[in-house]
Amino acid sequence: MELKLKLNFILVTSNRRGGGIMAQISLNDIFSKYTSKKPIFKDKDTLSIRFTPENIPHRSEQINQLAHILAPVLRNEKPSNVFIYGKTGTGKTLIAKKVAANLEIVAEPNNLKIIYINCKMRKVTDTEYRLLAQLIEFFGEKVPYTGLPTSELYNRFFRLLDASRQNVVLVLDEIDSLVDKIGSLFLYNLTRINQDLEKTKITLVGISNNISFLENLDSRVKSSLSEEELIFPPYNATEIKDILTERSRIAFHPETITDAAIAKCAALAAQEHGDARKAIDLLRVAGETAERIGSNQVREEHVDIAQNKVDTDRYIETIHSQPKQSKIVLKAVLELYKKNAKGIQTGDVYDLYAKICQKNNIKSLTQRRVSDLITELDNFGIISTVNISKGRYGRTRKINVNLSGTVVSKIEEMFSKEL
DNA sequence: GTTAGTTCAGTTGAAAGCAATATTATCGGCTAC
DNA sequence: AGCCGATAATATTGCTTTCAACTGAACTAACGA
Repeated sequence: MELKLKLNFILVTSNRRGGGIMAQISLNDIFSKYTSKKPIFKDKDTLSIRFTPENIPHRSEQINQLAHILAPVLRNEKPSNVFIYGKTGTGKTLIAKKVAANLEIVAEPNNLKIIYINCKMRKVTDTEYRLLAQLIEFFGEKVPYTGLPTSELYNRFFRLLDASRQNVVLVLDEIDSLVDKIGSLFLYNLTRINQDLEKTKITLVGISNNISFLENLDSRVKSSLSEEELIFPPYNATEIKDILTERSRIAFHPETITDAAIAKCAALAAQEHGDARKAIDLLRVAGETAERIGSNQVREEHVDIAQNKVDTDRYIETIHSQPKQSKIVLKAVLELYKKNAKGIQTGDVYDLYAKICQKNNIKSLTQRRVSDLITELDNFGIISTVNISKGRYGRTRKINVNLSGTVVSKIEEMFSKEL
């Protein structure tokens, strides 16, 4: 990315007079640095989220359980529906996919159909209609993007299901967001399909990282969805270390990464509810950092830098994707924070916010809305708030900023460009 | 010193308004009989 | 007649505003010993 940007810059400047020679030098510089150094990464793709490793350490129990639960499809019987729960980065998706893939290999052809849908994908599963359209497409039939009543889609879907005479395993990843968007009625209908269909059986595998999701579900859906439950506990530091060691063997050239660096990644990720995905991410960024600095080995200090960068990037990204109004609110908060670090109150924030809006000719929101925006910022972890009552002097929220100095200045930089 | 009542400065929940999108229904034109 | 795309009509969404009830400790005033 950085390289690309720099290249663009060079191309532009070298079109101008005089810029040519300098550009040539720096270009050569970059390339020679790239080729003369021994590379650190052997296969960087293995550190991406999409990569499915052969070997998944510390999850054999879950794999076995899931395999046992789903195995009856091979004998043409209907397995129980499964509900898989576990925090992010505990391998739920990975294992569901893996087991499904193996199942498909073993099963007689045309006897089993596994459908994997990630419900978080916007535009794909926003509404009941789209989801059904997706499902129907999996059976190879096209439906118009619009124009048909939803009930018609149900009919078509049923017909296709019945006609296919297959065992269908439907994996719904991030199922909680599905229910958020289109309600649990859909799931209810799905679980009831089996009673109406003769030749086809459908099995649901729901994956969620939100445990309270099951609790506030319609009880009928709840009981049928969670005939079997699978819990993925978070990894501890040692387990993450194993995972990273295993992965680094295929991702890095030998000797280019120190044990200490791996241990550090593992420790940092373990602190945050044992998120293996984060650990792997950290490893990748640490590798990139080392590469960029020109080191031929990934060391602890690179992990530190990476951790910092990952954190910063995450904040910057969330803030960047916020709507304008929310950014202005944050700007107001930060300005007050610079003046006096403690005791920022909503009232002050709102006043300053209104002022900023006026200055930039932006329509300001009501206090009510701003209050909600502050709550949102709180939820993102960008700021933290405490409700306090100041007796005779009313009630407010005390706001604290959770960002480090570097992040704050980066944000300010961003704001100065945008606002 | 205690107790009961006020008050302030927002918080919070529900409902309604509004504009932007997405969906559905309708219509006129075109083609093939 | 039947199909198609365009367009009007309608519904849904996401974001806000409006309204109004609620909050909880500092402050006050009255109470009682």
